[in-house]
Amino acid sequence: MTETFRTELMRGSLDLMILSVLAEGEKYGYLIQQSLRDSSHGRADPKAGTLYPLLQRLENEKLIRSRWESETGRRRKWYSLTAKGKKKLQVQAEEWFELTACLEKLLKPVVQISPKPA
Amino acid sequence: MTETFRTELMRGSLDLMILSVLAEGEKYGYLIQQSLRDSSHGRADPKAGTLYPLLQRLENEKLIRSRWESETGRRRKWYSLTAKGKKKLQVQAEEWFELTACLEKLLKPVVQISPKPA
DNA sequence: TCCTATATATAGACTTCCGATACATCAGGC
DNA sequence: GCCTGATGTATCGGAAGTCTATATATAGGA
Repeated sequence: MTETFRTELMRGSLDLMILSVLAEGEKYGYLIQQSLRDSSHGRADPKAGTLYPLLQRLENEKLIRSRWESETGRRRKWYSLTAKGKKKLQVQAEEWFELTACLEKLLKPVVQISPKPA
Repeated sequence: MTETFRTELMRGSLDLMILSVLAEGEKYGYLIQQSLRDSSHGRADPKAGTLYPLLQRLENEKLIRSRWESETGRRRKWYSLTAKGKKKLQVQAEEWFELTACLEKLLKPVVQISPKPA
């Protein structure tokens, strides 16, 4: 809470990733983990010990809500975005694009030296 | 050291930013701070208490080297990339572009809903 | 003289993320 | 029936990053 918004963004894009994955529809924890891993081709792969506390935090912040799946023996907790979460996602996504653009400008000259043929 | 490379990347792009700023040429701490703030239009603005320990860490990892400016009364410690630092910057920059591309794909549908006229 | 900008540095607190561990269900092999 | 692995959620302890606050010192302007 003491942190500025932009610091969060630098710190980790994980919140943002979770929110954007949930924007696709209601998901439970294990499914979120898989979605993220798949869509990033394994690059983003938060562990269970990271994911579940994070989901609790997001729920405490009223950005997502949850419901337990009954009926089946499987214990599944389904998460979905709240209105506040959707709003947050939009704002944060826009900020992310801005910061990314800045870093891209910094990094372009770096990577362009690399693929140069001898 | 226990962390994977991609975790670092998610955690914060700060290392990457510092290295890329130093790729422009030798700089001292305060100057690095300003360069970064300026080039990101204030979005990335690491504090002194963040920056100096970070620089020490990068130097311990032999990614940058430093020399004290003598002659003047001003105490200035000039930092520059080592060969290892340049290599690291290139590799990490490429990874950054890959991860960014994935996140962009996730976020595109989110932000495109926003500017839509009613 | 006092205040601000410049310049580097450390200490303490807070947050994030991970690895390890625990527990429960279900499917398949033997 | 038993074992193993994938599924599914959760907590704990620790490592690491970043912040705020603080300290010190020089330079320049009001």
